[in-house]
Amino acid sequence: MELALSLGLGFLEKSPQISRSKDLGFCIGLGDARKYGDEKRVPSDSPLLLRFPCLTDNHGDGRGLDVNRLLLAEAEESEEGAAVSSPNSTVSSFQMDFGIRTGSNKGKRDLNSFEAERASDDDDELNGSARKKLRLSKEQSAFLEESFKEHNTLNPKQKLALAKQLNLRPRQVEVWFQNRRARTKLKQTEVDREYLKRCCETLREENKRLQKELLELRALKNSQPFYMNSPATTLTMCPSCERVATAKAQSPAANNRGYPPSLRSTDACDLEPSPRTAAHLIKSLDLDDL
DNA sequence: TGTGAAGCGTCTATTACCTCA
DNA sequence: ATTGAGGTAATAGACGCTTCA
Repeated sequence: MELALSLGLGFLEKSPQISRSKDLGFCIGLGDARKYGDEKRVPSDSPLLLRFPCLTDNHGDGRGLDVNRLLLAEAEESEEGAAVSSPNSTVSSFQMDFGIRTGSNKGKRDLNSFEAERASDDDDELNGSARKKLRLSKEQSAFLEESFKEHNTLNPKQKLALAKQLNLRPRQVEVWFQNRRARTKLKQTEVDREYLKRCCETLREENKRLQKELLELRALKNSQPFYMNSPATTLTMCPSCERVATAKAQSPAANNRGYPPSLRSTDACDLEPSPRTAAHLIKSLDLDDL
């Protein structure tokens, strides 16, 4: 179950100093890996795991950001104390009394009427085309949430057990999980969007900074035609990434701070930049090509 | 061994219903 | 009492995978 999301960060390919394996670990576990040929079979209890090391506090320790937890936390918050058992499996020792809320009778409908309707549903598919919408009770939803936390897909056995336990039709359980996965994915998409937005802003800033730097270098070149004889102006260059900075500009290491952790050059720009003279630098650069 | 049909599960888009402000 | 928005249960269709003849 994986949704591969690849970012078109081609420049990273060309930057050997930026580790792409760990620091840039931008992977989202979502969807059906079987469709992508990654795995033959994915365990049904594999959680939806979203890893954005660069967004975590611990900078890529692999713990990542689990959208399930976010969603579940939200759900738990909103449920506020709804009695939820925490099943280790979908089969627990008791069967909850889950009434169905419908219309203004929420929570008041007795089980017998529901059973009757359920039987009727099974018989004639809701007596034609009228589709009734049965709102699941808080308890049922909470229980399903708990179950979803354990495994976001169900095998037939689990589905049946859950249905029996919640007094729902297996089809309802199936649909609930379907919709729940869809909601998770939607939420995931929002998270992705925010992340990419931030990346975009960072890159825009970086681009702006580089443009400015370029202008400064050009100005420097024009204003000092006899640079060979001029006193040394301190420019710095990162020995690894060869990013140039004037005395006014930030050091590469400082510039690095604007990046999300995953985009930071971890090993290169932390090195002390070696000062070079303007003459040496400008000589080695063909500014007209920039 | 290759192939096509059937069955099943999942995803995605959409609809329809319900609740609430 | 009405209404519009938002949430969500349910449906339909497409697709991929597995099994089997």
